[in-house]
Amino acid sequence: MFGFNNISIDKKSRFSFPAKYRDTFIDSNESQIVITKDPQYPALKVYLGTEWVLISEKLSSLQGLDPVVRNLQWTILGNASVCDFEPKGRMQVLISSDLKRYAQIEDANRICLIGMGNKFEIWNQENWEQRQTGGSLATEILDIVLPESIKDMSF
Amino acid sequence: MFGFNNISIDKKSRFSFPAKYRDTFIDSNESQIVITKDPQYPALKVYLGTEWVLISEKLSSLQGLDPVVRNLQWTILGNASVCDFEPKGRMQVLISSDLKRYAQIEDANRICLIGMGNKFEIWNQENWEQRQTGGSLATEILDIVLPESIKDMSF
DNA sequence: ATAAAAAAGTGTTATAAAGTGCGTTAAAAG
DNA sequence: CTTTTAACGCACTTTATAACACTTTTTTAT
Repeated sequence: MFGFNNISIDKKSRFSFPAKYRDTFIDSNESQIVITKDPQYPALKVYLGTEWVLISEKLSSLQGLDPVVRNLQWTILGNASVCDFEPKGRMQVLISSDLKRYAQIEDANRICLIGMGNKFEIWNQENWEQRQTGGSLATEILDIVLPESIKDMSF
Repeated sequence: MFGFNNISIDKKSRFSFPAKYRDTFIDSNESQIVITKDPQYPALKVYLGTEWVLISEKLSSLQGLDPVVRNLQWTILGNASVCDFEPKGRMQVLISSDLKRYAQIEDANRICLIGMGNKFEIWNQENWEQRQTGGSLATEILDIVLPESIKDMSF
């Protein structure tokens, strides 16, 4: 679950995972994929079902009175879209129009799918290139002061 | 796993490791090779599977809300290409077109493979010569301020 | 409220491109 | 001279994607 992929997204807003990840998905018995918003960048996070259970349970159990935590809960939990998928099949996933708008891939017919180990990220091609070359993006939010409760979490 | 090698890269973007490394690979039971971007220079890092597990697990567990950490995660994890390979066979490895572009070896039919102990580096021939003679490269990035969490890591 | 139309979602197939495996030749090392 | 290694070429396999057909849901008009 590593690496860069420039893949197509069809007219009906579906993409399919590159075949090289199939064995990993089969081995960990995945039957769901969860897509949600990235809290800092105009990008999407893609979690495997098994990983999502861990993250969502941890995050939803945190004290929501802290505004930073509350914001993360809204962004990550409140925008999550759960998708059935079969690792043995075509591994296709639909992206909702909401999430497409957030990641600025509404009109794109190609997206960047970035494997980050335990999760993927989906980026608009231009945004990704700009980030890779050190540029910053208008919508990014970097100056978050983290409360103790989430300092040990990685999203 | 030391030393300089000038080797060929075929039309399908494959290179093979020089035979002198075979016994080392067999001894440590390698079955995978990981190639990714060098975070500072227009070059590629080549890790043995066993070494990659250590590095990637450490790096992906770090807090991604820190922008410097996130950038390193993107560069190293997000561009990693995992390759199955058999130390007893031809020891061939494919380089993706993205990584070739990054290392400026898109049109090259020879590359430099440098053994650095626990990893290799892949360089464009001209860039390597320029570095060896003390020259600097347009695309190199040297002024990274590291957060505490990664000061003890070596990539 | 019902029917028709449109849109959204799901699934299948065909084809070009990318990736893989292996035999042969050429070059280098012992 | 023999053996090993590196490089090249070819054939086969797998993968990605666009195009098409069908189903379900939503919207619109009567």
